[in-house]
Amino acid sequence: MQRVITLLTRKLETIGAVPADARECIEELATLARIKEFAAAHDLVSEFDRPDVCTMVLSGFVCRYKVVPDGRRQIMSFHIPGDIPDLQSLFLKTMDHSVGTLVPTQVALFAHTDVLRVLKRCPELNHLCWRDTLIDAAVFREWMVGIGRRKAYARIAHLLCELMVRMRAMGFASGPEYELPITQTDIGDALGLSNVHVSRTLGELRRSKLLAFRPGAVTVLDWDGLAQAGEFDPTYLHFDTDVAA
Amino acid sequence: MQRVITLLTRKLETIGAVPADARECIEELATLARIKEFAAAHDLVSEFDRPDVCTMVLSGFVCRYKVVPDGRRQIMSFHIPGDIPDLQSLFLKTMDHSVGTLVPTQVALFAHTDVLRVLKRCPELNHLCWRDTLIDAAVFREWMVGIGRRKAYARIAHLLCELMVRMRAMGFASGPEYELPITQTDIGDALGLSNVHVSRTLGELRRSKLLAFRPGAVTVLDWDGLAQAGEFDPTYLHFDTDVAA
DNA sequence: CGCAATATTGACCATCATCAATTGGCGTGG
DNA sequence: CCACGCCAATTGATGATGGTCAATATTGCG
Repeated sequence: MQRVITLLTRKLETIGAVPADARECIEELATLARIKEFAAAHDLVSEFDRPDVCTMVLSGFVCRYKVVPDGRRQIMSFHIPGDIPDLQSLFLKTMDHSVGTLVPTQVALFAHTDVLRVLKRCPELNHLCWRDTLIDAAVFREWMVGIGRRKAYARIAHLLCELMVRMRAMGFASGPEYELPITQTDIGDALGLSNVHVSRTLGELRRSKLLAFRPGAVTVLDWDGLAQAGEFDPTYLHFDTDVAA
Repeated sequence: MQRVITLLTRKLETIGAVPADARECIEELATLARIKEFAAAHDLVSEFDRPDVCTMVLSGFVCRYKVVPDGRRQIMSFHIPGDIPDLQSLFLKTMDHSVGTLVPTQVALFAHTDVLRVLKRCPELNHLCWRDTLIDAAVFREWMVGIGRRKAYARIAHLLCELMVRMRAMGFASGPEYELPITQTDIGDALGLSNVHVSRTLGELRRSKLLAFRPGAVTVLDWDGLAQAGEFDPTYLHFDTDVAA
């Protein structure tokens, strides 16, 4: 319960200023939340579902994905604790993709009815949540650029930069290392690459002394070099908190 | 003026039910709109700008795009009359991409202050606009799947299906033909392909008797075949108008 | 009529996928 | 405590998809 409040508050603070009355609303929502556990490689929500709850990650690691007819998977985003990957289900009733765990994961569930009621009462919270979905969209766009126009080396560097920044923003990393409990196949599925090519390219990044990669965690050895290799500019994450007037 | 009201209303109707009091708000906004003309290949807004207006396309054809350091361009979405490609600038002050014309284009400009005031007064309109940005994001996700995991033939088929459905939803096409005033280079920039490969692949699609393509317009000769080739499932466009309770 | 932009076609090449075999890490159970 | 088995990672060999370069054809348009 306390963890739900803490995480939700911290997450919203990365999105914009959180006024006092919004904090009350957050506490109310947290009180009404239901906690649930999922094993690794299980769906929180599946394509074509019509959920009546929103899901916040409490611990673990989650992704949104789609599977194409030939069986290959495209991961469209990764989500760390504090994220609400299906916030959109508030207004898009039918899921157009799945949300699945990559490791054992604990989540908090908020009923749509509760969320809508609270958002109505608190316009600032409404705007923060809207802004959250807009930042999501900005990340999708940035990934499109990577998949469409950058080569494997830059794509991987970019992804590892993004995750570093997001982990830091939420306070999950302070030094040069952060936890990344996903496989190279997952990375490939996110970047439109094969697991084999991810392995080779990570090897290159290692040999370039930009990072150390081991299953479970990444250590950034040369941030500037990595950011340059990945053409990484964090503008699209909109941590500037420059909310409109 | 009347055209602004008509287009905006029609657009919102493709997103969800438009109640009577929302219609009044739409008229108010339309009254306050400023009309502006752009030549082909000009930016409506550029990356890093901090616009204070939202832009609705009135006529012409527009895209969102980013340019990577080596000069190549990734188009992230196409926009037809009625679309508001920078609606997000209401809450994300700094543009993380550019919006540019592909042909001579007329737009309507709505001041952020006007929009925010109206959205505050009319929660239904607020939700419709939020839903619009969520559908945008859904389209980004679908494009990511295409670029990451589908081959050129399917990617192009998919794009032409999507544009067909969107043109029809807005009433810009009834028969099997619709206007598409863009070059093959533009298509390539949208799908992560070279103009050369787009040319070849369009040739294949033509030889498969799925469509006729000429500069300026597309004729779909075999909808089912094209949709199958593109693995096209319109769920992600959320025309179902199944707004949450 | 002629220019400029776009589309087409051919030849060659790069990136990355696929297939396959091997290695390494780690938990489980004897 | 060690052997087994499973999953992920690595490495090598080969091939496909699509990129790049370049020349030619076509179209639109002043």
